[in-house]
Amino acid sequence: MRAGTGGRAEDRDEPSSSAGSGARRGPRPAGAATISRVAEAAGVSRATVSRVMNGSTTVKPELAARVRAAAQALDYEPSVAARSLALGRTGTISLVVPDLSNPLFQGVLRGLSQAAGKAGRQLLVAESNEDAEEETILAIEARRNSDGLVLASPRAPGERLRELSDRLAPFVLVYREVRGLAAPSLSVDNDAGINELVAHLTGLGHRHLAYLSGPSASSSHAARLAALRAAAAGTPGFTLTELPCGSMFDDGHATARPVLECGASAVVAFNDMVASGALTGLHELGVRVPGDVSVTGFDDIPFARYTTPPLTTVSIPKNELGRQAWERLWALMNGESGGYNVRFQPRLLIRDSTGPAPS
Amino acid sequence: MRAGTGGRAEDRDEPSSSAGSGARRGPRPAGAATISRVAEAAGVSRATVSRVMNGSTTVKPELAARVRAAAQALDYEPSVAARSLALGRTGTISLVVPDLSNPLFQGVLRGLSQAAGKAGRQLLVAESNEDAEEETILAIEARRNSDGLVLASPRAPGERLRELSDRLAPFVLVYREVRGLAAPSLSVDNDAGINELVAHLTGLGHRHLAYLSGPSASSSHAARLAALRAAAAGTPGFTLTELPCGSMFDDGHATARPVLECGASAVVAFNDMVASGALTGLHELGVRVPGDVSVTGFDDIPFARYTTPPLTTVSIPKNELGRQAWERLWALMNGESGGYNVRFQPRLLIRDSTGPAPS
DNA sequence: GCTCTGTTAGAAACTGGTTACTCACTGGCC
DNA sequence: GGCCAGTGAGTAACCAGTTTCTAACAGAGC
Repeated sequence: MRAGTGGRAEDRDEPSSSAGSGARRGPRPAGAATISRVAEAAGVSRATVSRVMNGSTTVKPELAARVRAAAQALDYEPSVAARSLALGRTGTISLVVPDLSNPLFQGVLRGLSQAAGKAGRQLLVAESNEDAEEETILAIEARRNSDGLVLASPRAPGERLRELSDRLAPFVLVYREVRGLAAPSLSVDNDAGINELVAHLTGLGHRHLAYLSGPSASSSHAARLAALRAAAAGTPGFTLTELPCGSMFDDGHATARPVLECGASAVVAFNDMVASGALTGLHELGVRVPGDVSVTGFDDIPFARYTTPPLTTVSIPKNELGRQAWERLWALMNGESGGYNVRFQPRLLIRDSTGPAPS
Repeated sequence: MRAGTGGRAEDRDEPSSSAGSGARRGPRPAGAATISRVAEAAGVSRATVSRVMNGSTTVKPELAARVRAAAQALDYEPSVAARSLALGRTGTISLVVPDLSNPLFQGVLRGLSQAAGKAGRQLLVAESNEDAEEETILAIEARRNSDGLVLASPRAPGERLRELSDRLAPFVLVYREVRGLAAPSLSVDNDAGINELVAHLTGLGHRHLAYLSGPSASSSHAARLAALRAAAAGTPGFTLTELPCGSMFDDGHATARPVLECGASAVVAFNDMVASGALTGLHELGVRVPGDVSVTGFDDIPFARYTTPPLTTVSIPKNELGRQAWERLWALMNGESGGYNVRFQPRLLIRDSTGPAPS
């Protein structure tokens, strides 16, 4: 019923009977037991059922047992919506990211999902498709459906985030720092990462670097580029060539030829995906890595270890960002301070895609 | 505070003032406007405000405007919880997967997220950590917090799923088919994929295949292995060696030596991650791919195009699965049938990791 | 001018829980 | 035996919306 990407679908046996389960008449899930029904069945008041279900100790064991039995018999499950309304909280937090296919955000998602899960919280996820406006709209929407928000918003203007700060609180920002924002942020020290990378490459004798630029709206790209320029300016006899590229495999792949043409002996790619693409592209052009050209990435995505050759890159603690985001958010939700902004120090991972500059 | 994976964290300036935003006294978000307050401000009843907010046409334009103005002035946003309770639905659906770091599930997540997002629905995500018991517990929990469920549950026994079917409905199953289950399932025709792969390899002259086994509890692994055995049994002079392996890069990497030792001329890996790992491992052992050994994967993860050499694999429409899961679920939520089970036909992608068998 | 009909908006019931307050009953102590 | 404290459970008020039912009112038709 629409142009499928891949397979022609092949029909099969119909799933048996009651899949739809009614759901037509009225909102309630048909026969679902309510607290009133359980109370009636156990011959107690709703209050008592509520107390038993929430483990209050002020109910006589015998009565509690009767209530539990009734609940069991009726397959009673408290309504999440009613509970949320009465308690004023949902038991859910949300995460908004620009792109779910980016390993960077997958890492945070994973770390956050596990930390929140351990605390018995549900996780709402929304993807903003790299759109600055959508980032904020989705953030508001997601926040309304939950008790707190973790926001990865590389595109939205800082001013806008400050405006929205009240409506989004409690929330924590990841992979970004915004001056004067009333929320803790967890970010990565791009400067330090770039500097380590540059030191490593100059140590190997490289004097001409090509930077494969990330998306111009990306705050990470901006930070990395600035650091590179500063490094270049501070090193006599050092050339930096900036090549427009992107953030995906294909972008890197397509930029292999410009790299070759610009004569750089080392490539600093915006991220690992671009670096991998470049690696493949260079390979196809018969360029040896690291013999002819060294290549570095950024982020240390899981695949970086398995490129050929394995990629020298800057590792950032993606899962840890997710975990810490949870802890910060949890603190905020309890009215505590959320703590200071944190900039994670990345770590240079030297693998086989970098080597001495050809003489 | 805890052993960080990567970076020593470096303190920075404290986020300004009101991050915590109170939240201490009582459940309600302090000053948040309610429908009553808006009604009062506009000098109308709550019913009228509700009607205006939901776009009912039975309100005089002039009154509607007054209500809208009041809502605007008070920054009114309807309480999601109250709305859920009154309407009997949450506007949210959920997805449960065994492993968020697996590209297979990331694909479904992405497709589902986009489709649900387009329909204005929120998406709840939970990860079961490959644990059969947790798969079902999380599924129930997630379902209770939403209006419908998409479940990827490769481990949970079919019997258990049938038992739970009532509590989980409406739901759709992905990457798996369970006989007699009252829910539509979207799966992949592993048989067909394996057969295409085998035909391709035998066409290239290969007669001895090594299968790098997936996790024994995985239903995909079971299906693929069965198909391979059937193919082997049906082809005279054909040898199939089954090597224990796993589902991750490292598993494949570690199995490179056994592959070499078993003398097979072609490797069929459980999935692309294993295949990539094997590729790297073989490369390290000085084995040429595809000169000495051909290697194939399964799934066509984004990275498969960028291994060296690019990986011959079986492509399955991961995002499409997510999109279709949404459509099926949507139908079910509207009391419609949800349709037939569907098995997607995978597509063989011949790239450079397979070649003629060495003579 | 009166009745009938249609439109608009309000009153009140309802969604399913939680919890502050109250009260009945029990037992200890004087 | 009466008073008091403590305990266990019920009553009823909330949480913030939606929706059915009803009533007021205006305009049309006779």
